[in-house]
Amino acid sequence: MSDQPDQKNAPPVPVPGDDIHHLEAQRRTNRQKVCELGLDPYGGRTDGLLSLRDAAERYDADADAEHQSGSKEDGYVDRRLAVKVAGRVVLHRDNGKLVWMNLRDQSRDSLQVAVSKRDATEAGFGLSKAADIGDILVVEGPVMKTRAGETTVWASDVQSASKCLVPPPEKHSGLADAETRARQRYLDMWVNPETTRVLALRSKLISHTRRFMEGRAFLEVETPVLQAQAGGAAARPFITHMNALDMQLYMRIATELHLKRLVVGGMGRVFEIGRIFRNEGVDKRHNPEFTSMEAYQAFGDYETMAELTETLIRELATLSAGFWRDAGEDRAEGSLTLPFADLSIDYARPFDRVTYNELFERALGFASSDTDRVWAEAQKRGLIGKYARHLKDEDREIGSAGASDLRGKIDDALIVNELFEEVAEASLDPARPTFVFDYPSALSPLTRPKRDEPQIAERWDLFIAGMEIGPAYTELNDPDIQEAKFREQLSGLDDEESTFRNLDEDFLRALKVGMPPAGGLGLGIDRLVMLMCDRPSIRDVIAFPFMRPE
RNA sequence: GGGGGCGUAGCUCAAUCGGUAGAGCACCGGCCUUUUAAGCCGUUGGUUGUGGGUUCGAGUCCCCCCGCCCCUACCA
Repeated sequence: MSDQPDQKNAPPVPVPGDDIHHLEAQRRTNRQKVCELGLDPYGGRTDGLLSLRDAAERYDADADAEHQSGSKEDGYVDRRLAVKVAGRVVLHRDNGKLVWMNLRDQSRDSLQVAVSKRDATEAGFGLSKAADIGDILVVEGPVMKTRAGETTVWASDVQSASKCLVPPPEKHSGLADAETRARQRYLDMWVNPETTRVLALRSKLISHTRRFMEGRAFLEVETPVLQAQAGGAAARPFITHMNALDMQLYMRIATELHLKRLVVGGMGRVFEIGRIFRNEGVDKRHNPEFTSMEAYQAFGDYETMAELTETLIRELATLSAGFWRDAGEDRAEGSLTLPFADLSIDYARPFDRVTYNELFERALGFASSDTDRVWAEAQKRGLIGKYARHLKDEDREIGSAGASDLRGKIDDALIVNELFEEVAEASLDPARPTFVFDYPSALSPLTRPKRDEPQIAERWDLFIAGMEIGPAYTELNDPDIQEAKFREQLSGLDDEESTFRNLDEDFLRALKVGMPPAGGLGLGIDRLVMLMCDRPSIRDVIAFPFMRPE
């Protein structure tokens, strides 16, 4: 819809119609006033702009003092530095022949500008009188300080760069409604500068991660999002359709199997930062599409990936502490302790390390190998029945029987893991980043077992603030073992799962070509950003999180 | 999937036992050349998320639906 007549220089006219809110109609009238001043409300290319932050730093106290001393004789030259800035109007105070405004841009929440009838152009002054909160203005003039000591651009000219037709949120309490903030992120960003900062830091964290990986000789690659079968993780995929071939396709649920193919092909170190899609529940820690980094390093193992991960996260924490300090919020307490919710998380100290079985025994008071006590404890906590709900249909009847009947039907390791997730994970200190090493092989069928302890898989999970940040593995590279474990896993699927989970024959063919031993890593980037920004909801660190249609 | 809460002016929020829908900010008009959420004076602004029901009377009580939040479950 355009309300702009074809004739050049013709001012835009208010769109007629009764459905326009009176506040918007008023702003359309104010836009008309801008046109009548001979100005284009929507501006154009503007060279020589300084950020508000840079402009404020151009303040010259001596020149300002000289100017304000009043002794302006014939040869007086204003030595104050003139700047040109642009920003969105966040406050507007009309004092009659002097208009005060505060502008906001990405570099600075607010910089004051003053437009006086005496010193500004006639059009610029008129524009300032007609300006609405939310308009984007270009202001040119010297940097000075007011009597109250506030750095101010004293305008010689003002231009309009864009007109805001939408009534703004309340200027003090702002925009609080979480739904509106997520749906109209552009509005949230204007009103709540913190939102823009979070998205800016997210960008810097991803960029730094990329440089970090490249510094370690990893190549960034891109693998398919649209796949005939979605493999590499146990998650429900989104289904889509390809018209040209009239076939069903899936959105990827992991990048793993393709990255490993590249390792087979000879790329020894690869990583991909990209979007993963999982057709599962949505809550404050899960968005249907999220960003992961997966990395594979030939001739490494899970220890290699632990060192890499810990170093990377420490660097990201350093970057974040510096970012918040620059933004005027010195969040880091001590050397590298960042807040998250009510926690203080110390990234400077070496991360804690504990093995799965150690943590189990510490939290439960008995060894995971003590199957009698494992079953008794699980039954006491009601975890058997909970587990039985996952059973295949033919086993479900057994599930309604007592726990004693189930023993022997369910792998002990699965019951151990129910206790582990319920009790042991919860016992971790959320303020201490912790690697949990050495999961039972029965839980990680696609991971390489320890040479001397085949019941233990070379896998760790990193937990910070109670969140799983990512797993890493020593990858299985024996194609026959891999195939056997794939088949074993597939045989345990229920009807629904088996509709979208198939044996990836091509991946097995790739392994037969020969993959070097390798360490593999998966990191949840969104959750890392949550930690670095102290945002407890994943929706706050994704610019456009999933929302039901309005 | 289950339980709980919320939805009122552009925004932030009130509205007693079911009894005339209000305030602040924003907006509009007037005054004002060093203001700081500027100030002073005067206005304007509502399909109380949608649809139905009970009642003399519903923002308030009941039911359906929509959306959001929290807890829980599921899921890596």
